[in-house]
Amino acid sequence: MSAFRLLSEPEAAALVALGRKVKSAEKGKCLLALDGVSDRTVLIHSGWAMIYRDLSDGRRQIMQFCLPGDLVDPCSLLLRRRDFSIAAISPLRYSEVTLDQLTSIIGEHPRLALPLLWNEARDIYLLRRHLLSIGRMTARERLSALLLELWERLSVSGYMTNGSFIMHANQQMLGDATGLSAIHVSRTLRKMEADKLIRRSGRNRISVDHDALQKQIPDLFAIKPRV
Amino acid sequence: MSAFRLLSEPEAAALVALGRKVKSAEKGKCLLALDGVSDRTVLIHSGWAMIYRDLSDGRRQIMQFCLPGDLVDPCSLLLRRRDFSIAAISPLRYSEVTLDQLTSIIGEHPRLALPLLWNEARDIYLLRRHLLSIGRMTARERLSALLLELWERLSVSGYMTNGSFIMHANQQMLGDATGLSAIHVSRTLRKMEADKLIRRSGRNRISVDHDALQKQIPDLFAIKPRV
DNA sequence: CGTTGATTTGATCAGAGTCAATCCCGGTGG
DNA sequence: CCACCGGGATTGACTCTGATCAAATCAACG
Repeated sequence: MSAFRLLSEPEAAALVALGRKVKSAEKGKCLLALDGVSDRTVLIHSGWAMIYRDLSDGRRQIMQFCLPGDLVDPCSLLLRRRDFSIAAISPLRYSEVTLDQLTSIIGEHPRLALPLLWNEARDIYLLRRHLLSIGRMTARERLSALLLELWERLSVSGYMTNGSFIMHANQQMLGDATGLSAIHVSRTLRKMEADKLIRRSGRNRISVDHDALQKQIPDLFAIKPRV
Repeated sequence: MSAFRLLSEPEAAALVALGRKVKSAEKGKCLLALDGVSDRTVLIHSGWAMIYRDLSDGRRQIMQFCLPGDLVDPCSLLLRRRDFSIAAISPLRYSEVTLDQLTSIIGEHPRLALPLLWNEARDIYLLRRHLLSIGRMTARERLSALLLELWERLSVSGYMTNGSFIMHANQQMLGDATGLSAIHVSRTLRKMEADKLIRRSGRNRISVDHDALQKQIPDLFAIKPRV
């Protein structure tokens, strides 16, 4: 949505129209289930959701957290079946976006393809970064990377109030996202707090020391759009 | 490319033209380095390449293997910097595709956006599957999943000769792809061979028992395009 | 207060990593 | 034809990160 400036009046209006029919969901509700026909995706208005995949033996992998403004992987609509589920992890306002809506919008306003593609590029970038994190990093590095990612994404959309934000994921979810057990997440966060990398207050407000976290991780750098 | 049938004569010709200027590379050569300006990507003609990311302390994560016919993540051209490197892991024939080429092709033949997007959707699907594998699976499951993926991708493009294919990745690379150490890869493959899940012959020919491997993994299913 | 769910802590265990030595095989040169 | 090389693969011994299990706190809430 950072490309909003570059759009004409009717183009912007068309994008906004995608979010006309607002639905809401309780924390924990599944918005779109695995295996359904892949004919619609989700645009997040407020609250957090997650894209995840359950295995039959109870293991779960969270692929990404969906934050306000995110339009979940529209390209996946080109596949027959959905290979992931989406569930709310906080009270949520969202709208459903169908493949038909997207194709007709792009038919009328071809330039709108650009922000959509940029959205897609960013998703892939985040997925690759996530892969690096899970595949080759230690517990502390993984959690640092995740907190940094959330920090970066939330701050561009104005959800950070002086260095802190509300963490809607509990430790089980942080574990399922980073490939760790909830218990190990607890231990690691505790140590990170002792080392003054993060500070927690209230039930789920967390403030992170961005520079210190960055130093935990070799090489990580942030994304920038081309224009 | 499976959508080739649906394209008109000139459309197909335009796609083919992307691969006009063929380059070749020795095994091990880096085609595109991390951090370069992200203005071109790679179309693989023959041989294997890999998309990976190195950390300064020597750790490496392979994000995906690029097989013949693959056009590496065109969406990434919309970002300023490349966040990954591409290197040949076998003798390679390929061509470079620039953002300008892609935009002009789509300008002239808008319908070509569809196969490109489908390509993108498949990449993301594979990335998510990879994430699930690395995040929540055991060593044996991860290797099974990787071998199955290669099996599936190579067989649609005709690189499987009665159940076997040439594995261009060595065990170090298999480890870097699955988040394991090369040594543990060796041990695990050895056990899998003892259990008749795979069989190796020559230096790098491998034949896999697809159904047996599938049974190693809970829930994995394969992708299908919508049309 | 009692209940419920999340977090924390301790004790123990195991899967995978590390280090070092050896093996295997294909390629090379004599 | 054979000895020699060298990189990858294998094996063994040991270590360590993170998983598991169980119990104890803690916080929010009716």
